[in-house]
Amino acid sequence: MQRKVRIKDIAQMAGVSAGTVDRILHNRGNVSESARIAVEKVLKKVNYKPNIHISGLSLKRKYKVVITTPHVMEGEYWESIHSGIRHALEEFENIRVQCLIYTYNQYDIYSCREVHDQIAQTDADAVIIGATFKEVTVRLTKQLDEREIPYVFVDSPLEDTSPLAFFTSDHYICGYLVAKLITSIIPSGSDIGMLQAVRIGAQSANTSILRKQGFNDYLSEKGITNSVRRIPFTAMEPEKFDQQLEEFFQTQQNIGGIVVLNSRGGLIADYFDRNGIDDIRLVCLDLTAPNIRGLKNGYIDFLIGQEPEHQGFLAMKTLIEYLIYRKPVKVENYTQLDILTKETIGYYNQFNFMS
Amino acid sequence: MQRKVRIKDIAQMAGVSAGTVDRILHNRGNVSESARIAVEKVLKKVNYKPNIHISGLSLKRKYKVVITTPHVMEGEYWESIHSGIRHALEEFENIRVQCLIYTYNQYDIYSCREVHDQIAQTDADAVIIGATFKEVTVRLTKQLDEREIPYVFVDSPLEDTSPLAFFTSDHYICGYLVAKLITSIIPSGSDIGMLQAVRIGAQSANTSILRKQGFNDYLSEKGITNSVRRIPFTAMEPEKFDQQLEEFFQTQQNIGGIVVLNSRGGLIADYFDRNGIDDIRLVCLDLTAPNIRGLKNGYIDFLIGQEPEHQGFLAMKTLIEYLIYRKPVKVENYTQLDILTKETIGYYNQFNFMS
DNA sequence: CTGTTAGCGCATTCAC
DNA sequence: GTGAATGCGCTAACAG
Repeated sequence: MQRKVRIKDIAQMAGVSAGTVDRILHNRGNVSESARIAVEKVLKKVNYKPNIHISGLSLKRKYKVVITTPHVMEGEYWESIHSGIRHALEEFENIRVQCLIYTYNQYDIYSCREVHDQIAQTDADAVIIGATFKEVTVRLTKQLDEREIPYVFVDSPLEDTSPLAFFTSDHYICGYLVAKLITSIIPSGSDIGMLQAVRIGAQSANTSILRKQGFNDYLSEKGITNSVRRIPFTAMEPEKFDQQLEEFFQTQQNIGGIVVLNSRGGLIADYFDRNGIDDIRLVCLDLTAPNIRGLKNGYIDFLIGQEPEHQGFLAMKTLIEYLIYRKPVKVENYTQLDILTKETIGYYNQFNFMS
Repeated sequence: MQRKVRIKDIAQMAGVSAGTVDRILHNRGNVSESARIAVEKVLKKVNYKPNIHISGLSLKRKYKVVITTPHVMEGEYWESIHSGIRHALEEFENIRVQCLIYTYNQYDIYSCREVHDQIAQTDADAVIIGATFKEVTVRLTKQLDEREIPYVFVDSPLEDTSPLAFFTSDHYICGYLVAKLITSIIPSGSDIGMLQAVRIGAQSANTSILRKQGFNDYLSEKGITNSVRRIPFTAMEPEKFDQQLEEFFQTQQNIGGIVVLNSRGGLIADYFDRNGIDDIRLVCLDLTAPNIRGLKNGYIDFLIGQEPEHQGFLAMKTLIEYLIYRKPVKVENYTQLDILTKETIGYYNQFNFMS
């Protein structure tokens, strides 16, 4: 392993001073053509990687990063993404980045549009987007494109946009996996219940559609014939849910397992808990507080984690490194799908990717 | 979020100079009682965390860390631990730590003893131990204890020792989980095969014993009556294995699934592949190259990962932070048990805990 | 015993 | 256009 190459080394090799190398590295102009050529030749030869922690020491520039996601509720999905972002900021404590957080009501398209309009006004250096409403978000990205502000997606990518990168799990495979798991643990011939969120005044999120496709594809690929029964769930009126579930189970007597392709599975686990139901298998998504409780109590059999903290962490880390030294960016980034059970949840560390 | 507190700030608050604070922080002596008290009072109040990347810049001291594990084979278990250690060193590129690596033959107790004797001679600042032979390792730790050289364990802890910390997965739960998984996917009433490594001239590793216990406990707790059939495997003569397997399947006609409580499951997957066997379920441990292949090809149904890279990474990171600024150490550290399937292995990133 | 200071690698700024 | 000088937080060596 060869000794690390520093700016000073490059300067020496190219026969110029350190200041000149720095100007070239940062495209700051005021450099003669001959110097540029000499330095670039050296840069091709050696693999220079600035030490970002130290560069931050002397860096005066402040970066402004805007973050927009649905409102953050404690113990729920989006909190993890924000948490990962915060951790990235801690890792780069020397870099001065100012975060502006704009959250919106994920069930209210007007709220989202309003917030996005504000963002379009700011002079951000970069934007992290957790998208819910397709058209509204596309509109935002168009405005950002025009002003050449880079943006990245967390949670899910969005078609017809040109982000710097996106950080997501493979939602299709997620649904596929859920199908595989539930069918491997329910009695053959029993029915499968599926919780389906009803969104008001907007198309349902793209993530759910992909998961649903993956789920159905697994069943048809494997020639599995258990029927799937919809369980309605009105996200805006959670208090109605108990009644909806009761009705469901009255009409459906052959349910062997239930899957939830959004993060609300804990509601069913809680219902099972209150009603002493322990003969129905349950596969859910996301490590929300209620889901973790349901898993620990034994009502949820498998819980799939999408590593949202990791998505947030990587998004911010990628942006910082890109902003500071134009580190080349990998566009498509898929996080792991964690399969958790009652036995393993105790060892799950949201920040296993850090300290 | 308040501004980060620096040494200079502490010095000012305590009415002394930065040099004095530094001396106190590093227990370097030459400090009056009154100064010490004043500074320690300030330290209690503020939450000082040195910036290790910068401290490394000016740190002249070189740390010598000895690493001892079984020989490292490409694509096998111990390589991951070493890989994690290397990654920690990259993260702390500014700290000058010299690694001395001593590996031994994990099937030869004399080789291990010989290597450990060499280690006992070195003037290491700390030691990372991947233990195989209990008595030999205990002997080493006694010598280290005497010379007050701190040591940490990776892969598994060891009784009757006093390490600074250990980094392991919960092997008991691992076995328990394997039992849960295999019994949930095999036909009821079928038998379970279990690969059992035969070690020459030494007690079998403690990890296997714990896993075995967990496995058996699950079966008895749940009142599961499938019988378990041993498959012998002579680690020193792998070429015999095909024949051993053939004999096994000739005498056993009712095998519904096989579990492997060590990392050699890939051997069975390969055997299945060569012989076109696809009606026997397989649950294995560790992300070795053969195991990953078996999972991708569909011969292994569930693969459990113990995150050895993470163990190595944390071990080195913990040591560095302890050596440099006596960062308080958490003694018991359990890594996650990853449940991987054909669908999720593609997204598994050994270094999901880092960049 | 204690305060002061050089220097680590880097980005920036100010004379030339 | 360019090199030299400065300062970031920290350690270590030195002068008091």
